[in-house]
Amino acid sequence: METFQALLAQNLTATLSAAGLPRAGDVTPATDPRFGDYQTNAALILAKERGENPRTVAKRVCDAWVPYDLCEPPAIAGAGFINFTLRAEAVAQRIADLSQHERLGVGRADSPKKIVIDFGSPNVAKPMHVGHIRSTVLGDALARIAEFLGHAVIRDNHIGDWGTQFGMVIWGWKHLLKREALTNDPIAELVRIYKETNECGASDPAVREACREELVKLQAGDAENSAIWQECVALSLGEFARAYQVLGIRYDIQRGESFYNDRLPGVVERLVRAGLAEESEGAICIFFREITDLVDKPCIIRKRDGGYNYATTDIATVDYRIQDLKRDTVWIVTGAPQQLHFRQIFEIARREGYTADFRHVTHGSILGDDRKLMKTRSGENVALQDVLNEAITRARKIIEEKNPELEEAQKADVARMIGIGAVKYADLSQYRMTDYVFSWERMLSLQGNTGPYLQNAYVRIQSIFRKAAEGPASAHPNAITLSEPAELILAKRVCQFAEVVPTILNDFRPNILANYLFELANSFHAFYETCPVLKSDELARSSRLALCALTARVLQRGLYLLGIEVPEKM
RNA sequence: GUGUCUGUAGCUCAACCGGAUAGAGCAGCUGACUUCGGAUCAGCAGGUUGUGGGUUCGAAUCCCUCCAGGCACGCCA
Repeated sequence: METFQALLAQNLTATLSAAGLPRAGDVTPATDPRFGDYQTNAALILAKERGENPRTVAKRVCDAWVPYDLCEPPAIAGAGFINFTLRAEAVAQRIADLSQHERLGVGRADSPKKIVIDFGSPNVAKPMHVGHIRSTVLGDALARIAEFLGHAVIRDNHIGDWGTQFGMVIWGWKHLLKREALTNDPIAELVRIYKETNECGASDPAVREACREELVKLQAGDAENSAIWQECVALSLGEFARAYQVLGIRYDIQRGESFYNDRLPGVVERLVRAGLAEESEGAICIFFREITDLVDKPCIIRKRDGGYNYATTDIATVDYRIQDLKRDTVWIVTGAPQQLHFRQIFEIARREGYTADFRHVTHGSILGDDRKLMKTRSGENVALQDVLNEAITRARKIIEEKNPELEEAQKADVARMIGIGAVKYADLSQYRMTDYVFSWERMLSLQGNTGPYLQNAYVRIQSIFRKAAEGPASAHPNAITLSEPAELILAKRVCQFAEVVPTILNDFRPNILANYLFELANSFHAFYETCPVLKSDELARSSRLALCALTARVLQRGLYLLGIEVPEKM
């Protein structure tokens, strides 16, 4: 099923050809309802190329326009824009078609990619905190959207399960660990022993030395230390899984940094042999001498002491993803601070001959009221678990207030959908690169561009169907009539879903979808005000029921693509 | 210092990789309820898009200067 936009673009191309003009411009949604539904700047571009008057060219195009039943005859406006207005009958027919269409008109990608998406990446022996929300929620949404568009997606959690901090964790484990505390709250206990070890080390060089020795033993494969490390990993994975359960996040694989350990020597050896890496000040480095702004920013792949670092691991990760996972596309979703690092990694991959499409999908930070990185009053990271719990608690309180008669059994579930949905929507509705200020009041507000507002639009539709004798499926989609302005606007909005979804991945911007869904919900509410459904005569009633059913499906599917659930009641 | 990202209404943010008179939401003001769930809708008001140049039919968007802020920049990840 082609979108209106695509059909108009095809007709435009045919028209230009008929008018003896080359292909130019494109068809985009109108910037303002006054200008109809779609517009093209083709005449402006052609006029510029040929040194002619834009409006004259526009007239030539409009005169050659092959009329068909999709839209009214095109109109010339402004400097030389050509505007298209859809005919209500065409929209009605499309609504009928979409009612039967499982994918709501969304096409599949022409050339499906094999993508690995790296997102989330929490660290072992540390609690997940607010900072993990963006990567996790954004990565998950991108995965859902890519899958829906027909790409083959592997979701990989690149867990930080290896590194120098384990020297301290192991020393602390051996000297400070309280088993009971570990059972009650594993991560809290791991954090405690890490911190206390750190303090011991600050005042006692012997402790620092002991920690180094523990690390060396771990790296050498010492049985006891490996067992401790493994237990730490297992405990952390359990905690992560609990958070992912609440968040509705799933991974296909979780390849921590340690997974690549035994590949690191080979990586360095290979790069040196290929002449890509060289020794410098005792370390093995890769230089970027021909890249102006990287000349003084080499990438170290083996430290002077012989140890490997995260760059080495990430190069090994590239190998694994391309060669073992057979991916042709790699998306890494992390914060902006790592841009330089991944620029280097991708450049190295290119030099090694990899042709895959590597993308570093960066994002901004979550700020507190003071516009600085969100922290607790004591200056610590805000635990993710606390945020999620509070979101659910606050949602619950609102439900008690607004809808106390909701069945007790449903309240917990609905509170989770609303609370978590609010947190996710607040994140995804904004451009990923900009920092944003975290605010419970705003995200959980029932008005405005929020998760709960969108969920409410869905709930209201479901409520209509509960009142109607017939279910959503029994609406008669063949008799769609769009006579009221509000229902025509809503119908056109519904049709745009298929145009919006594919554009999200152009620049990894789920906020485009979020904004669309907000407008859809808004259009629905306006329709709801002026267009009675159940009280209308039979013709309008069945038509409007079909439109409601379709709107609900788009809302549900759209929110699903953002990782947000919809309740039936709230 | 080098690089990078950001700067848009009082506040929080959009603007579909050059389009028409820069849009929403909060907050403020004015209206609409014995409702299909008002958890809503209709409207008013709010702007020199940080500054100054440039490119062209046309710039929040592209280029340059400067200002302010965040982040990164050889042995942490």
